[in-house]
Amino acid sequence: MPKILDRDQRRQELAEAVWRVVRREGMEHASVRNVAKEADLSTGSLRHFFSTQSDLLAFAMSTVIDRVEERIAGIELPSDPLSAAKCVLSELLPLDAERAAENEVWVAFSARAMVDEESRGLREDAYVRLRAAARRWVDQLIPTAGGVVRELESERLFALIDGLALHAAIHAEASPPDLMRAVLDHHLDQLSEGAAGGAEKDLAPHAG
Amino acid sequence: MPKILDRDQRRQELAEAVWRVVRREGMEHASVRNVAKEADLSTGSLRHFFSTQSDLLAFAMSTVIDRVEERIAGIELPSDPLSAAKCVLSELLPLDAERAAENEVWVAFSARAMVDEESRGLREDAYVRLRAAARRWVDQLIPTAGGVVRELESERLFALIDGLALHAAIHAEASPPDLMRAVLDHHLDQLSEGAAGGAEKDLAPHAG
DNA sequence: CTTAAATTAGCACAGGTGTGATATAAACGG
DNA sequence: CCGTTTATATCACACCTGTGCTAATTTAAG
Repeated sequence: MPKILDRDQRRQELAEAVWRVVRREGMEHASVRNVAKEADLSTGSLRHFFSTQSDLLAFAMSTVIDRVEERIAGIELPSDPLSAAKCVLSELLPLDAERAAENEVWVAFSARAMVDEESRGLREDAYVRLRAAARRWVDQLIPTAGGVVRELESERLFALIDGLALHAAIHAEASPPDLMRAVLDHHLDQLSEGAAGGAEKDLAPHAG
Repeated sequence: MPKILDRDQRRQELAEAVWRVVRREGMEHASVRNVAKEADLSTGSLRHFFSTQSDLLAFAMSTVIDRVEERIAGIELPSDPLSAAKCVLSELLPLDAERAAENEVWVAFSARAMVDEESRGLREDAYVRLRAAARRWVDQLIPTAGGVVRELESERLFALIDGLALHAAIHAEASPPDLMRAVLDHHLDQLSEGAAGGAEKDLAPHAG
């Protein structure tokens, strides 16, 4: 019984070792040997838990997705959609040290996914889910708007969030948490404000 | 006299070889040997033009910046600021094959810059310039707004553009040029629309 | 205790890496 | 024509890489 739990726990520890190496020395130093050394293990031993490097890194990558999802799932939503959207979506921004670490690691993995087949699937999946989430919040915030507008706005929201997160990972000093949060809040405010007067711009001919 | 021109031309050719390798096989295969082979040269010969790999890649990276800047410099601006902004800023989006290639290569280099000291300086520089450009266009479009608002809006515009470009590089099928352009245009429209009624939102205490 | 499974460690192979050193061919200036 | 700089090519060194294979050690079960 504790066998597979031990194994899973070991795999989790290895994933954390990957995180540490990635954050300290960058993704390209996350070699099998380096990660093994970080976890005080031999390479052969590591290979008993992850038979290939891609497996190891893909698992470590999936870890960051899990963490973000768990964190978001644990939030109790405010009743009004605008506050709820701010609450949830700001969870995707690196506003504190923990989220900054996740973000750093995610960006590093995301870069690797340009090249590694196994990571690419995970990244694609995450992006599809993020895009869908953006779409849902837009639908909540401007339900009366036309479909084209909602499509446009969800793409805009999605790109904005990823752009903010990317900038924070690249140039943390230039992207203070206050500013990022203010930008996101402002965007969502404007989005929901425009719901009343902005609908006629696309489809609805008469109403507000 | 044609000596240094030949040398520069050769370096340019090498940079193009780097581009091809990066686009075809990814950044991590842009080794000295691979690039040399791509350019039909020996590694020793390549090292006569670039004494180190970082030099080579940094030069290739600076090439994409140069190209974008030249392209933008060649645009004749419409007279009204809104059209001009759309014109110039859409030049940063991968709307056609040429710009998509530049964008791909830029994202790849940008990822490498996480790890390579020599590339990092270039990336930082490019980002500072882009941020400044975003700021200038925001100042043009909403000159009457408060400084805090303009700061916020330029950060928002900057993040939006980078987010769109990143998504296009990652998931080209999900980011058709029409949509990206529509998002950017919509954003700029809304930005300049809000100039009249949006000013009081920041500084004036009574209104709204 | 015994037996089998799980875990750890160590070694080796084949290949790719950046880069240094050296030698040959070409181009150019005197 | 000669010499000097430039371009190109070749070879080698030291290192790091993923991964396969094998032996030793620990752990758990019967």
